[in-house]
Amino acid sequence: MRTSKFFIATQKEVPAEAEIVSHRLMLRASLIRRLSAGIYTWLPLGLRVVRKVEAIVREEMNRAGAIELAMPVVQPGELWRESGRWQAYGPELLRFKDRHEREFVIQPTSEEVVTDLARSELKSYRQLPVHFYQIQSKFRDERRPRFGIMRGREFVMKDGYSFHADYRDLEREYHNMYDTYTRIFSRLGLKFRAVAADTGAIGGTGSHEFHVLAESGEDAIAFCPQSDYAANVELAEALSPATRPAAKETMRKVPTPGMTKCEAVAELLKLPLTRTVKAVAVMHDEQFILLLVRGDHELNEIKAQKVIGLFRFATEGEIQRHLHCPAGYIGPVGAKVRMVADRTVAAMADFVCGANQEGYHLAGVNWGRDASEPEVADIRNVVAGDPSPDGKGKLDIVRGIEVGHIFQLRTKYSEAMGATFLDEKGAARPFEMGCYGIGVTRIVGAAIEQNHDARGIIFPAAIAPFSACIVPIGYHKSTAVREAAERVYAELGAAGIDVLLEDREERPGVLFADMDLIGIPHRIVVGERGLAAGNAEYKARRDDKGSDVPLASAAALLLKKLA
RNA sequence: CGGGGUGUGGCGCAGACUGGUAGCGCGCCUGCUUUGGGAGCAGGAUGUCGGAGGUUCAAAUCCUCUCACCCCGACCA
Repeated sequence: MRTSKFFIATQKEVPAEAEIVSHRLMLRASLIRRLSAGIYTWLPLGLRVVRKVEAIVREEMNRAGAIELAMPVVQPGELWRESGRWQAYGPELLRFKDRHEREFVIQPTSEEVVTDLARSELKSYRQLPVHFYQIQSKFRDERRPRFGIMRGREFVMKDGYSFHADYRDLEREYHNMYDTYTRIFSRLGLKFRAVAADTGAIGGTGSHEFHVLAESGEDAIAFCPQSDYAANVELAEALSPATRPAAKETMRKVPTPGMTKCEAVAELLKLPLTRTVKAVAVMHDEQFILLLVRGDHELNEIKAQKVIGLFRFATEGEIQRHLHCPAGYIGPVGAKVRMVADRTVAAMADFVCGANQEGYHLAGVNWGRDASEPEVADIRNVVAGDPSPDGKGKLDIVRGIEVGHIFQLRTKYSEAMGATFLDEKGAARPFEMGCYGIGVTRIVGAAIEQNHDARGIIFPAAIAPFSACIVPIGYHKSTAVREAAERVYAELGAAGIDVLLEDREERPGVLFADMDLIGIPHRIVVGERGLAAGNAEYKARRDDKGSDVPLASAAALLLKKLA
């Protein structure tokens, strides 16, 4: 491809809307343009990257035995009512009516349609297992789209659905997909981590997320450097600490006017935050419950929900009614309500907590003696330094961008929608199902988030819009330069390399800056200076300096680099 | 959905408080010079100031309504 015949619309200045690096660079490098909130046009350069990601995903899915199909973007609301998700999904599901007033949705995912397909096409265990997948546009009406393509409303996803006669076979395919995803993200050239995940609202049992590691990631991942343990922080278990030390202090009341935060109280008493306990008041049905976590810890709502059931935070009025003081001063001492303490809290002695009296806290508090022994459970988020749940070291926490997710759906949809097959004995049984997603367009953003420098994007070779570029200095002035550049260009083209020839009539600085910004991994510069000695210059995008290579072997060198 | 903010040429912004009919940088066009890291000079084009209504002799500027977008939070996977 010649740049003069392609569409490159790079910008020096950054549109004000862009918050994170990848978004800024994608706009500046002319990969995307925003059309509406969370909705983007993929410009030719960006689309090439998307296509390369798709190609790798497709190749590996096919290799793993999955079969590609394409399901409609517009789907009848009826099917969604059948699965129960018409109600369950909420406003993220974009719904509309056609001219006959029939309800439709724009698919955020395709469990309903694929299950409908299975129940009409797959009749016998002899046809199983089957794994269908598609790569196409999805729409989720996010309340707040952000970070450009990373959390857009319209996006491209690879979604696959597998059907099995029994759970064993689903597990087999689940592991097959785990391996396939690992291979896909490795081939994409990304630093990533597979983590155990919560199954969330979609239901089912086993689930893993694949995260591209990046500072700007929206998710926190707990992992153990000493082992292969990794889990979403929402899921990682916080183990019980050693046994509770003996009480040394007597309980005393301290005035803490205006201090409603543990931080303030700890500072006043010159105690570390780890000696304080904070209480969170919640309501489960009409029951008032105190959840207790250490001052420096964070309540994990998902874990707490598993212990006490669905809950909401108590209102100021409810707290007054049950504990007769404002929220900033509540604590376990003398509270005649249900209390659930985090494991860490249960193992504390001589701690500080609210006195259930406005303007006062209690210090030197001990379980059993000053407050009744609480119910104990794991209800907090793990923090860096916590022991790894597998017992093999300490946890570390990194941030990640979720780019893949695999689920064991089991029979949630097949049962809801009556999708059954006949087994060996002629009995009708619901399909065991698995579901596997990869955020194709999000990968583009994640890759840039992980690979860039001050000059722009540094694309991993596997997904660069072009593998290499030739930048002639004086293409329009020097016949020798033009001929040399054209020769290398032809050689690489003949070898099937995606090569870009910079033949725009611009100053060299502009050409260099654009190729760097766009992130082409390899560059050959042909100029009269080097040509005099029969040389061209090779430079990798990541390198600071280039090196001379004989013009005659420039193409061969690139072929070797790209092999 | 709650809170905050912004809409001015293709992009980034100033002008608004104190009303007087719009300006800067980048980009774009023409010419000359320049040509190994986003050139210089000269000339030029481009604005229903998001939209509607109102106040006023006069509105980008003040008022009302409305639309779009951005940020924080909540929500969602």
